[in-house]
Amino acid sequence: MPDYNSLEKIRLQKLEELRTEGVEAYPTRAERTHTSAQAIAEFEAAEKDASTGSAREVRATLAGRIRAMRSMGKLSFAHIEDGSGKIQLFLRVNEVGKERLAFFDKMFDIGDFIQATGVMMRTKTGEATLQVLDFKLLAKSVSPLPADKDVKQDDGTVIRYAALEDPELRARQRYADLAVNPEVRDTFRKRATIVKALREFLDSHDFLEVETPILQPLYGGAAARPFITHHNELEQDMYLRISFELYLKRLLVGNLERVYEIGRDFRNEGVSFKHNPEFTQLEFYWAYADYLKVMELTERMVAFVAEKVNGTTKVTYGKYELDFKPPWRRVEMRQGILDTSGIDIAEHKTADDLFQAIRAKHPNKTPDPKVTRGKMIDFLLGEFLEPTLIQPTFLYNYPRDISPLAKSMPGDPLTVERFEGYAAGFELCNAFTELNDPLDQEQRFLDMGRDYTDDEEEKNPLDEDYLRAMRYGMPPNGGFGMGVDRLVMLLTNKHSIREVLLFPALRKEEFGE
RNA sequence: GGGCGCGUAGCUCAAUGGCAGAGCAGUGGCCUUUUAAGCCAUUGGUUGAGAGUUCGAAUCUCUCCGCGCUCACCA
Repeated sequence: MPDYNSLEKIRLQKLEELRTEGVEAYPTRAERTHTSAQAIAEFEAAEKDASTGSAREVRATLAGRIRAMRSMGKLSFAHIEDGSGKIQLFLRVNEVGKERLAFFDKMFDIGDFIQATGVMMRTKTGEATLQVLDFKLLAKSVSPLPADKDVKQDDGTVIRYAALEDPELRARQRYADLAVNPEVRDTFRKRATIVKALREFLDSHDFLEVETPILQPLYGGAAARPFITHHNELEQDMYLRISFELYLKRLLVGNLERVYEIGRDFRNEGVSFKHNPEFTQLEFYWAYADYLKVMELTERMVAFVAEKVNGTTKVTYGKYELDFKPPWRRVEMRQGILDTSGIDIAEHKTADDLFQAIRAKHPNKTPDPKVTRGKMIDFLLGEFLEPTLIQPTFLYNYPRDISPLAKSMPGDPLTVERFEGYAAGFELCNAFTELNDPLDQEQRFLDMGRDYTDDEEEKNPLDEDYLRAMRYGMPPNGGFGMGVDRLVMLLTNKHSIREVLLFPALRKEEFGE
């Protein structure tokens, strides 16, 4: 039994009264004929016709949740909200009678779902309103929605309304957040539009959407700690995937030339404004393309999606005005790091060399001296270059030792053909000309294992089956991965990944007895 | 995991060692065009949980729980 608060107890009492009066509080069916938006549109069309002589009554049965009630003795106003928006209801004793009006005022609460049948009219203040002839309860709300208006007098002036704001409550009880904050519903509608637009774009470029295993016997394709689970019948541990990469590239071996997947990845890592343990990833692999072609496709794809969701490639993100219109700025990593940190990584070909250079130039900002050269470059990138990448930018040509699945630049064994897309200072996507040489790949896996022997958590298992697939022959190809949640953040001006996830990860809630 | 901060009524917030409060919501009443309705009256609290200090704790201390920001981690 939950502990009901005083407000809930009152509503439970109302439920009891309804039952004794024979009123069904949770009827099985509704008889809606119009959404609120349809009723208003039809009414406005009728008004236009009326001005040319032909008057016509707009009768509708609406259904929705009560969001506001104003009772004034012999008449009452209310606003209900449905999927299309809000609409005002107007009840008078003249139409519904004294008893029914009293019933409405007494038994109905904000949050209840109701149905109302009536005729559209315009009030004195000009609002299109349903004049109610009949109504019924569709679902009684026992718990008051956690929101209210807050009217504060500040030396005579009215300042503020408050909606549900507590970030914990909003995330934990997203249903309530959605119910009271229309702009939150809007964000998730936009998210759906974005995902649909990504599919539309890739489908129209002859990419085949596929689904690969989430439960995997080995994990790979990224450097992250996995979630481990266990299959009882097979008597073996399984991993939730940390990327789709190795499975999608197996499909290229199978002569599928263009494949993509949109789905969930799971990484057992820290949580931050841009990290959630499960997140939505888009990856595609494109035979006979290289990272330059992928770059072009990427900027076109993101611009397409931005147009679909916002009607423009421009977007406001916090204090920035971003424009995703192609072509995006391109910054070669060596040059970018040189420009922002004053260090030329090409002149320091070993980790030790590079460390000395960083320490000489920036004694207050030095990486861990034990890490690889690639990780030091990554450090320089994060420390100096990344914060400058505000407008959409492709940063390209990465150190080989942090890119075990990417192909080296011809003539430069330390660098691979890889790029990352940045906007607003954070990473949006990651792509490269994929390594398709099975012998090189095997060596890279072994190198990686050696580099990280003292860090077991980062040491990916060697995927023999992947190497076997590659030995059959994999066409040269370009691959791409993007955090869809981050794209949604950018296109909806949200500054935390939690705001674009319906149910972000939270610690388990303890319920009392 | 580290650092900083927060947790008071259904919601938004006051009260900083001395009677736990306000607005809105709720409840009762008045009100036939309101929309932040208005007017009168009124209910509502394990101050996140537990322990300690004190004559006295929402306030100070400790432990725990939850959340936020941040750092670390994160191809």
